[in-house]
Amino acid sequence: MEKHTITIYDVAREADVSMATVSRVVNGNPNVKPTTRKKVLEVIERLDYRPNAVARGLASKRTTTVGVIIPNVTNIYFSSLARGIDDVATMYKYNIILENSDGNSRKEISVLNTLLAKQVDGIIYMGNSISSELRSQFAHSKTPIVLAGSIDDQEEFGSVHIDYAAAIEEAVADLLNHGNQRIAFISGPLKEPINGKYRLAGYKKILAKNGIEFDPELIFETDYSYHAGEMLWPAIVSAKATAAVVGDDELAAGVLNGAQDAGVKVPQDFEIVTSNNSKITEIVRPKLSSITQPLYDIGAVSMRYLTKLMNKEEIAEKTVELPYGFIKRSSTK
Amino acid sequence: MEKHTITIYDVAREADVSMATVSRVVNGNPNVKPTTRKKVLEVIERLDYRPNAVARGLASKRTTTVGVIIPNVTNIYFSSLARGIDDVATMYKYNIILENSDGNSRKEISVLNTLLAKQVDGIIYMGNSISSELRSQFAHSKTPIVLAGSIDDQEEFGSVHIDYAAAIEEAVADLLNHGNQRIAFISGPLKEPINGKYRLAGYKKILAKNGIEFDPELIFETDYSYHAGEMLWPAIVSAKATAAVVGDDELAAGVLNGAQDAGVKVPQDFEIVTSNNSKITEIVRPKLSSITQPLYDIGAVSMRYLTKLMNKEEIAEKTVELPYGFIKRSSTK
DNA sequence: CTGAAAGCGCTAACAA
DNA sequence: TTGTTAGCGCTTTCAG
Repeated sequence: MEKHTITIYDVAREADVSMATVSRVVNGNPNVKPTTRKKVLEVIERLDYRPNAVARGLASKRTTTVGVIIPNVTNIYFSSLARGIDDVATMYKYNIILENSDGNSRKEISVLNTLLAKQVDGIIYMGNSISSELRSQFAHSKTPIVLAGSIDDQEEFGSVHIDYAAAIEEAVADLLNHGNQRIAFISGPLKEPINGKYRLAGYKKILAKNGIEFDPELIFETDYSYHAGEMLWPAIVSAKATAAVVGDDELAAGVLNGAQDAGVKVPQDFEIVTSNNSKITEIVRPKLSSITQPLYDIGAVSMRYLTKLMNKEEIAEKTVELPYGFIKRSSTK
Repeated sequence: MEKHTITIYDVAREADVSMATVSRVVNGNPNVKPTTRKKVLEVIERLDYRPNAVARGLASKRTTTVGVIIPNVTNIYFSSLARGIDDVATMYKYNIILENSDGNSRKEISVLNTLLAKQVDGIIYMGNSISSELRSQFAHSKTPIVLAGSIDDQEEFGSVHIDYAAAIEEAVADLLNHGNQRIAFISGPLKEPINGKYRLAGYKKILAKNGIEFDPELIFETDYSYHAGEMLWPAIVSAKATAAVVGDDELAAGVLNGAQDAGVKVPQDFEIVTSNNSKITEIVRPKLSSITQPLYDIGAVSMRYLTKLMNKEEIAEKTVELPYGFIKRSSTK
């Protein structure tokens, strides 16, 4: 005797009701007489019946799963967002399909297609630049999508993030107050709007406001790794910078250690402020002063936003901007 | 005119073949005449048809998705494993549903149930202790499961990890060689077999081998956070330890900084060796000497293992042990 | 409050 | 090599 999967049909038969009724109690539909409900529940318990989510998804056209496109789970900035996303997803009974893209637009597109094939109810995208092909694929699909901790310079999609330009302005202002005249701007690829457009704009603006001429020599474009930062020190020295704003914490840790390993005293001889206030800022010595962003909350709010989209609720603003802050630690005077 | 989702049926009609034939070409079944295949492919292209994975899953009883239970994506140890898992999953055309459990057994069970409801083809579990209820749920389900970077002292499930006991032995031996007589053993909860059983056994064994009496005062049981390590310093001092082996990198970074912030010189006055060789070991100063584990590979091999289980292939050994190593950096003499 | 019945979009025998 | 035909397990009108 082969033990087969027990289905809604088995429950219906045993409880002597129709499949429809079983479906109703499973879905918490109030239109069921309490006694009937009780009877059905008992049978469900006795048979250890578990609804098949796949069948449910096919019949209802809702899978209660959302796709998450992340550059790299291993990066603390993104994994912090992801945790916020997952927690509120769980809260709203959604599950997350996680896909690493390495920020590579070809992968992003392929990943998007498998997500769509799996009929996800919504998508959360993390990444720093949306290629035009990806943009058009997003636009074509009926699936709602929101950007988490990422920014779309064309403001085509819902998105939650902080005001990157203003945050950098504030950080640089602090450095300026300490008398620094040559402040390095160190970030990931400038072709990513978050760096090349918003952060850089903030940097230029505060410089201008203080009557300091912008010097392209002080702009350092690299990748997001610790190692890249570590290697950068000689170049920073040649540029005669006395301080730096850095767009990523791992990168900043690299710069910090590169400087210190070369014998310079931070913050006495060189000041550093970073952007994401992730754990790393407290693990290095001296601890890094940083712009603060509510990473977990950005993830959480993005997911909440997405649930509204999936429910076709009206959203007032396309972009939600969360507050940022600044925490002074020991890498600045 | 409402534009409806285009299905296999539409393709069949347009290409003037049966659904079965379309299904065959979509699935790469060789039993299709080349000309027919070409014709179908053209229609698929023209109609921009995309197979519905949910329907496919229901009909074939295979969802090509696997569930991943992870304590916390934000922890670099686990996210490194996760990255390995996801990469080989992608390679084998599987997708990953990620669920954070916080190592909490109630959450693990609830998460397992939703994974099973979603009909995942397999499960990868990360976590340091399998509660008996979870164990029985695993055992009851027909879904294959493998443990990644985690160990089951009852060896009931497939699992891939390193030899934790031997690795700790080697690390402690090094400390012993430097003349340390009182070496602290610092780890997460001892009720987790990885700590209380394997690592601790290695520690005791090498001590015994060197004729040093085991002193319970040198055992520090805490949680995995950086902060916990930082707070531990006073206690370590009272225990008169001159060195420590630590079971987690963040924890070790905490111990390191706690010591240094108290003015002690590492490694001159105190030596530290840690266990996971994650990025953090190179970010702190001095850099941490560490046991090395192929984290990414552990994840990758686990997933590969799972694919075999899902294909019902025979596996020679239930446990696959990957090689560990030891890298001397600057936190030891 | 409950049931009957028609699918959801696809796969998988089984025939032809 | 191709088509026919049952389902997969559930939701959802529509009646009653």
